[in-house]
Amino acid sequence: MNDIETIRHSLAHILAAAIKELYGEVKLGVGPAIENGFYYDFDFGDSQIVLDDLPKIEKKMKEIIKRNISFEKIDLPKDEAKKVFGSENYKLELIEELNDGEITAYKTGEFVDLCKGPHINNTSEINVDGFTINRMSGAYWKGSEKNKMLTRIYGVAFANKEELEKYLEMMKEAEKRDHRKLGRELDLFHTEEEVGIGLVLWHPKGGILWRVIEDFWYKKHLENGYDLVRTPHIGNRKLWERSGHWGFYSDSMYPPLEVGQSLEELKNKDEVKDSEQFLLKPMNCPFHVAIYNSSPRSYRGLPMRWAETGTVYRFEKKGELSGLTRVRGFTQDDAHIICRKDQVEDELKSVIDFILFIYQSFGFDPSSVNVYLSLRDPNNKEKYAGNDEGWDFTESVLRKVATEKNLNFKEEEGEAAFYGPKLDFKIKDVLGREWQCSTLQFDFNLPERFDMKFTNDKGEKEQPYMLHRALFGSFERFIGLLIEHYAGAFPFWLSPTQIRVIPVGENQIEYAKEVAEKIKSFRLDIDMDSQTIGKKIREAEMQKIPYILVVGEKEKANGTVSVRKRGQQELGEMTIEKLIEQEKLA
RNA sequence: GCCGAUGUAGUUCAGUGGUAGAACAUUCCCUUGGUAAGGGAAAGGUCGAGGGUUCGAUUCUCUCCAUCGGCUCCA
Repeated sequence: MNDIETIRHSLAHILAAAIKELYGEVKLGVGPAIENGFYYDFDFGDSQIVLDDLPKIEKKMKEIIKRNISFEKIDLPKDEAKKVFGSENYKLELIEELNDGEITAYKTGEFVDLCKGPHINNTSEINVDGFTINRMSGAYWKGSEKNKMLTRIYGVAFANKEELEKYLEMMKEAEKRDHRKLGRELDLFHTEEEVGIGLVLWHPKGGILWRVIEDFWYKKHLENGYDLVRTPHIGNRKLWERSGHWGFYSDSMYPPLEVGQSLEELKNKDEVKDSEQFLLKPMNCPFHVAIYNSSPRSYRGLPMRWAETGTVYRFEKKGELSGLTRVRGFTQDDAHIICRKDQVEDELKSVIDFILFIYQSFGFDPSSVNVYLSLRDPNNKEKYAGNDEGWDFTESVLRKVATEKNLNFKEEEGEAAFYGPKLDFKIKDVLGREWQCSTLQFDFNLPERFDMKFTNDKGEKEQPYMLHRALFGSFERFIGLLIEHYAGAFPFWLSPTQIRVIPVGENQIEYAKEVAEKIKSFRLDIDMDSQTIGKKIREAEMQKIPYILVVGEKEKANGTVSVRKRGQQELGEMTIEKLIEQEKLA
C-alpha cells in the first residue's frame, strides 16, 4: 500500500510527462507533493497555457497512467546527469548544487525526471478517479521574484474517488464560512474602491464585535501589568529615518505627506518652501521608544510594558490584499516590553501564557495554532542588526521558554526579522492558508538606533532588551479568522446581537418592549416586521443570533417568553429570570 | 508587482451584435400569524471604466481598474 504522499509525488511526474507529450518544448522546474495534492512548475517559453487547457492535461495523465508503466530509479554520476538533462536548464541548475553520489533520477516510460524519490512502482497503483488537475498560477523559479516566473499547475489527489469527492465537498462547505462572504451576509464590514483598497469600513454589527473584543483586551492587559499608551498616526520623516524604516521599509510605506503648503497651494502646484514630511506609521514602535527616551530610566523601573491598539498603514502590493486578513490599514494590538536581561525569560513566559489565554478565550484549540521559532540565517549574518552575543542569547532563551511552555514549535532558519528572532503563532483560514497572528519578537535595531539606556544598579548606562508583541496580530486579521472559526455563529459574549425578541402579532409589541426593557443590559432588538413568525425566525437564524424570544398571547398572559436557542429547537416557555439562570447569560 | 480567472440591480445569478431579466433584499398595500420563506405592487442597472471595430457594442477587441486563486511579501 502506497503512502498518499508518494502517490501525489508520482502524479507530479506523470503531470510533467503529460505536459511533455502535449507541448514538447517545455522546460521543467520542480514538482513536489503538497498538502492534498501536488504541483509542477513549467517554463512554457513563448507558448501560453490557459485554464481551459487543464482538462486536456488531466485526460492525457489518465491515458499515461493506464499504460501501466513502471517507475525506474537510476543513479547518475554528475556528468552523466548533465547529459541526460542536456537542454533542461532548470534541472541543470539543480544538478550543479547537488553532490556527486546524491544524484538520482526516475524514469517513467520515455519521461525522466531528476528526483530523489520515493515513488510508486507502477502507474497502475494510481486510482485514475482519485485526482484532478484544478488550478494554475505563476510561481517564481526558486521562489525569488528576481527569477523568471514559471507556470505552476496544481492537482489535488487522494487514494480514491470517494476521498477526492469528500475533499472537494469539504472545500465547498469551507467557502460558506469564508469571512468575506459572512462579513457581507452578517453586515459586519465592507471595503470599496472609492474609499481605498485594503481599507476596511466596519458596519455597526462589526463595530460592536470589535468593541467587545477590544474591551476584553484592555481589561486583560490592565490585569496583566501593562500600562496603556497612545500615539499618533503620523510621524515626522526624521523619526522614520532614525528608526531605519525610511531606508529598509520604504516599499511598504505610503509616500510622505508634504507639510510645507496647504492643500490649496498643492492643487495650484505652488512651489514648496520649508517643507517637512510626515509619514503614516507602519508600526508603533518608534513612538513607544520616544516615550521611553523622554526621561532617564532606572533599572528599578523595569520592566515597562506599554500596550496600545495602534492603527498602522502599510502600502501592501495590490495582489497581496485579501479580505480582512491582509489589508492596508489595520490596528495592531501592540505592546512593547522594555526590560533587563535578567527579566527577559520571565517576560517571555508571561507573554506566552497571555497568548495561550487569548486563544483559549476565543475558542481556538492550541493544536489549531501553528508555532514557529524564526531564527537568523546562519550563512548570512551580515544582514542582521545587533551582535552575535545578543542573537545567541535571545534565540536560545526563546527556544528555552517555548520548550518549557510545551509549545509544539517548528524552527525556521532565515525567517527572523532583520532586527531580531521571533516566535510566531499562525492560524489557518478556511482555505487552509496560514496567517500570522500572535508574535513575540526581540528587537536589536531600535534600542541601538535610538540609543535607549537605563542606569543599572552600579550606576552605569546599560541598553535594555526590547520585546515587541501582539496577541491578535491585528484586529482585522484576528476578527477575520474568528468569523471563520465560528462560521459567524459567535458565542453569546461576542455576538453583535445577542437576543432577538419576536412578537407573534402586533398585539404583543407592547409586551415585547416590556421584555426588552427587562434585559436591556444585553445587546438585543425586537423584530416588529408584519411578517409571519416563520419568516422572522428564519431571518434571526440566518443572522446567527444566539437566542430568539418569541412572545405571543400565551407568553403575555403568563409573563414568560418562548425561547429558541440558535441552531436548536425550542427550549420552551420560561420567565426571563429562569432563562438567564438556566443559560448562565451574562 | 507577477501568472491565471472573474466583473450584469444591495446580494446570488440568467441573458443578447439591435441600449436588459429572475429570485432574495428594499419601499408601500393586504395579511396579525405560534418556531427556517403568506400574498400583491412599486422602485432599483450609463451591463467595472475608457478607447477601437461596427450603421449600431453590455455582447467582439485593446488598455486600465477592482475582485478571486496562486507566486513574492506580510500583522
